[in-house]
Amino acid sequence: MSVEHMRIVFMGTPEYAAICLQVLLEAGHQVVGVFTQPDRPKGRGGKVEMPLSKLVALEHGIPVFQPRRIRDEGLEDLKALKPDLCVTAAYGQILSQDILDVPPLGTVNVHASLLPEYRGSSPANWVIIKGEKTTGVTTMMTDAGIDTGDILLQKSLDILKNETAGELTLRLARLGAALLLDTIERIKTGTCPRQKQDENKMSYYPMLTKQTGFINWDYSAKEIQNLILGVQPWPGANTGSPWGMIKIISADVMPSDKQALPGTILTADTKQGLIVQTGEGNLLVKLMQAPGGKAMDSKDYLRGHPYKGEGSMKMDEVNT
RNA sequence: CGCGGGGUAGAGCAGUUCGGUAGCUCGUCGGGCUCAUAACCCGGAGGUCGAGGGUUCAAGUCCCUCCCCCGCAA
Repeated sequence: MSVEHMRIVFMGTPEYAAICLQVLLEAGHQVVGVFTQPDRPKGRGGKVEMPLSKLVALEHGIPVFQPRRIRDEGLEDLKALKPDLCVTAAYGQILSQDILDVPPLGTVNVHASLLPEYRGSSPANWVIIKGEKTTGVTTMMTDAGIDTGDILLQKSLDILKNETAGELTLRLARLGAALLLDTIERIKTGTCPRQKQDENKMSYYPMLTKQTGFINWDYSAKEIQNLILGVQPWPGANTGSPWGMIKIISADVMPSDKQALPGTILTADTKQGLIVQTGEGNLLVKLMQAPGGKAMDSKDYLRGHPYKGEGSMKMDEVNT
């Protein structure tokens, strides 16, 4: 079976997936169909936007399928495409066994972590939140569980200092795409290693929510900094403050000379910026953003919003 | 037509309710004080108030249209 003759169906949704799809196409693989999430209203004004993977597919004239639930409405379409192999990358839907049974060569998933650690839908965010130094990508045979299938190939990647989850995701996508090509090549020649996951070493992390980004000032300054980097670009690290709900985009860890209650505002002036006591160490807020405003240096923000008196970042917390 | 905030000097903001000399905190430039300074004092430059049109003796402010930025919700 040559590359040209292998019929591949791709399933993926956001940029991470679109990069994999793009690389697959540039390598000359025959992608006969793309499954992606339905177009949904996005942004203000409720304008509908198409997933990036759909955009790439349309540019190459590939048929696009957008079932709400592929396991309810997608089986016949998938069968009709007669795929030899399915490839998934951040599709956002769980595949049922009858879907997995369609392609004779199976379904390969490109997961953005070193499995069995960091199973789940947002691994690039969680490795940063957890302060890991290294992560990577894994290609695996998809089975009915969530990221539980047999591992094919892996490649590791060092996490850069001050790297955000968004930046890391892009690097992992490019690395994963290359690994995917390698994996497909080896499947074709029957030389692909295949190994069960060690369940004793597995870890699972849930999908991010708005709540994930709320800063708990009892944590250490380092942990909070990791959170800030790990929840970008979405949902962003938010906290209450004397000025209302604000988003913190970047911050530095500072040693603390004196202990105050976590969340206490130690300094808020236009010379040093905003410095907050945490559970361990202080956090110097660099870039921040108030509702309706643009991201700006905390020193700039304080120029127009002078701070008076005692205060804590635990004020005005949203109670939902 | 999902809800909402915003665009005023290089930066961040006030002023708009109720039209009447363009303000504040910084920065910047010059001078002073100081062993010295991110401190303090004095002085200066820098603005078609997002764009266009309308009302008016007079518009940052009121009316209409448009452009751009952002938060929420999805």
